[in-house]
Amino acid sequence: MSPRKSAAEARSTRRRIIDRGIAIASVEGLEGLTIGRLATDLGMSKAGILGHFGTKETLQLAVLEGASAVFVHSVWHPAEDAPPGLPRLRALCEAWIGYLEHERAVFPGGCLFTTASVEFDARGGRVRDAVARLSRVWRRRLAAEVRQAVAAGDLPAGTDPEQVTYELVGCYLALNQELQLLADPEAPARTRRALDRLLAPDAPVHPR
Amino acid sequence: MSPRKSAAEARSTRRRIIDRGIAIASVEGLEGLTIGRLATDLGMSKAGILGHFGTKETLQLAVLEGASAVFVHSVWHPAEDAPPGLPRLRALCEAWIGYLEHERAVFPGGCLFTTASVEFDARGGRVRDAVARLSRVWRRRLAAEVRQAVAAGDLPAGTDPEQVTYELVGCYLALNQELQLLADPEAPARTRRALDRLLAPDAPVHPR
DNA sequence: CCTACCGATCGGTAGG
DNA sequence: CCTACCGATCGGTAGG
Repeated sequence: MSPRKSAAEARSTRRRIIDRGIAIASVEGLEGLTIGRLATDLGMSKAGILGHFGTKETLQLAVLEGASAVFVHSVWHPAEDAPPGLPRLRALCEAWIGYLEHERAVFPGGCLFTTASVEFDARGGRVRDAVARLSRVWRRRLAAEVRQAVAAGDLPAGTDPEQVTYELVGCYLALNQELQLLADPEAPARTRRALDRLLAPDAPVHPR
Repeated sequence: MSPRKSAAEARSTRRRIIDRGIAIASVEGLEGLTIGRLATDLGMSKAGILGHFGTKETLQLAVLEGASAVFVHSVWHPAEDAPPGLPRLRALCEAWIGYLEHERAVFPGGCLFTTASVEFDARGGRVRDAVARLSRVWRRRLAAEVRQAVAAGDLPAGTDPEQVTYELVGCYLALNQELQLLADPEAPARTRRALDRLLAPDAPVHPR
């Protein structure tokens, strides 16, 4: 029999499950993430996995939360020290490119939020709600940075922050697709050119 | 026992399977499309479904081909009579918005190509290859239209057609996400504003 | 954290 | 096009 572990050991096991779950879900999706696959990969029993989460849905939410922490660490943190306004917005965007281009060890199948967004966008439930919420939080953060850049005079007055955010999100969805599906090495350069146009001091205002 | 059907009846059944398969796969993905679900929905046996395709992979490829026909009908055809160059490109883009916004009866879960792209981008196999091929065909078509618009003087000389195509694709990936995941009614208007900027006679050239 | 098990469903086949 | 079936796997539970 295997004895009950200490709280610290349990936390460490939980972390291992989540890290592995992120990698699997990045490739197979959050529905394609199965408890049996996790158990095999980690050399555990299915009941051992499930004991940490109770249900698959709770596991999916924990994996999503873990991926969110990775995103914050890879994209938000590196830009935190940049001056507010356009410099910080550009630092954020550059870190975002690196996240999609280089975080293959964590996300072998590409950005988990993109995968989960498409996977759950036509369903109900707590996972879908969590994906939508994370998406809105990130968009709000981007729009706030754009607003600061406008206030600082780094972007033209009259710029629509939601419009710029929408176009930024599109750029990165396209980048993810070109990297993952088409394996196009030109993709990051194209993203940077789009950013140069979108985040330029003389960018045309979007008329409403 | 149920007698063998005529070739015409078999074709009609095959069509029904594919149409239903497109609707299911749009919501559940091409992997989430199961033979049992199709059988229940259509009042057939699983063997009856499988008899038309042999394997699930062949069914997935047939569903993808059917969705491609819908896309061609909804987006390519309406623009075919527009004059080459910018007018046709804009007609294509407008039909593309309508396709994402209104084809809910055919694709209740949103664009099947977006779903399949993310679902298979980290796998191998014939389905992934087919998705990537369709994606490249559409990008080439868009780039060719941009090139014609430049040749006609409707877009600035020096415009990079692949760059514009990349940004167009991004716009529509973002539109699909805002419609499906975020249910944002402003999304089509935002897409049109992005197009106005991207496909304007005085759009800034993308430096390489 | 394990073993041992549950009913449901998966893709697919045999045979008609 | 059907019934009847196959082994594998799904999420989850009982009990320790």
